[in-house]
Amino acid sequence: MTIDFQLGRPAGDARIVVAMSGGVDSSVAAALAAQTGAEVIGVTLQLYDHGEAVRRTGSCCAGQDIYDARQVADRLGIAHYVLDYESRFRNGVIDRFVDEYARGRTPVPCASCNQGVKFVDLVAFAKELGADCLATGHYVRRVLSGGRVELHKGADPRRDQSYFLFGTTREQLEFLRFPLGELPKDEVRRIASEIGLEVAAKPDSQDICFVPDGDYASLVKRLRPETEAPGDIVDIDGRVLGRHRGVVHFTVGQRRGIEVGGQKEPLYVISIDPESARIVVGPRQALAVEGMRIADWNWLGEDQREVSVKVRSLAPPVVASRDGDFISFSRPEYGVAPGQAAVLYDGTRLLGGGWIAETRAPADSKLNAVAA
RNA sequence: UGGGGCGUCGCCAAGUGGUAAGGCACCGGUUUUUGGUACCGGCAUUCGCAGGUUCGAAUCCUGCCGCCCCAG
Repeated sequence: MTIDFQLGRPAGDARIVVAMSGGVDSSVAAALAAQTGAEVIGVTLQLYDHGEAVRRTGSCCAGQDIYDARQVADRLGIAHYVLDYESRFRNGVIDRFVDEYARGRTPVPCASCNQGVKFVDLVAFAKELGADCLATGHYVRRVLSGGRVELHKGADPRRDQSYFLFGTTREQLEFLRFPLGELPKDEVRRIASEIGLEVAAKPDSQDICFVPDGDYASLVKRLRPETEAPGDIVDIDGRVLGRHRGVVHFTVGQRRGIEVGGQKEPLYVISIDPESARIVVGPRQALAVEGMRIADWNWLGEDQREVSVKVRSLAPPVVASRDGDFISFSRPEYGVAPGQAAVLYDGTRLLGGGWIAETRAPADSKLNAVAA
């Protein structure tokens, strides 16, 4: 297995920096880079408290993972640096994460991490090292087309991570390489075990990397105590159905955890008002959204009117049309939360994306909800 | 303390003699490098309590307790 890193000069003269999280994917990316014959430098970011995350599996960038990355680098015979990016990660990712919850929004920390720490700070560092490129283990493809660089979905549709990379700029993309983009996940694991990497069978990372055991609420509460102020749970007509233990426990589209029973059909969180600590709930029909306003765009492709758009990393994109900052779905979408990313595609090509600022319900949604 | 009605899982609720539906909530799991969704599974040996009738009762009878409504 040899991957073309498109280095623009003989591999023997080139230098590749690889972002190594300590997981299987970036380890294989490093191995593939090493196979080119170029000089490879592995870099691992220490991003957050390495005390409480040491034993955790399925995390990244702390404790055990840093150790794993070091083991892999040793095995591959490449240089390896660990960079302390904790304060940058705290400012760029964690603070923003908790602020968003305090505003009743639903953040995507993986996207802000890529957008900031990984692709700004790490790219800069790699350039300082005189590298020809920075390679990562993301499942996306970088495609050169007519002298222009494009970002495409990963070939393995179940692993595609382009949603989290919508904020990548053209300049960053010029410098980035994604050696796993054409590979299915099992192939990556196969390669890992073939070359004897200890991490070959390591579980995939999941959940939010800096939140131990998925309990992000306690982190948010610690940094933004106002998010645990109790408040009313009201229906779409304002009737009080119950009380809750803080807006931090809710996100738009959420069903479980509302703890209001005796209903004909399940209740979902329709909206969150952090000022009054009110959670508005309603039937699924009330969750319908016909469009959304996007802020802070990043564009890689050209402007297009008819697009497909992802409002979450899983689930296929949906057909929509764009008019300025407003995107209209061809059919109602459910569970679209402000704070999430909206990512536009033309086929497999990522055109651009931005953050969901607000959503708009169909004019008749309330009537439907009441009738239901 | 005259009349009427009702008490079945945390909530709503079906079942009026044949051996406790369903929904909501909750719990667990699956899926997943965000949250959420979705999907699968679990969840009343027991029907306000105590007796009685019956081969057999949540269902019939008696008493008690509790709640609601209408009267006064």
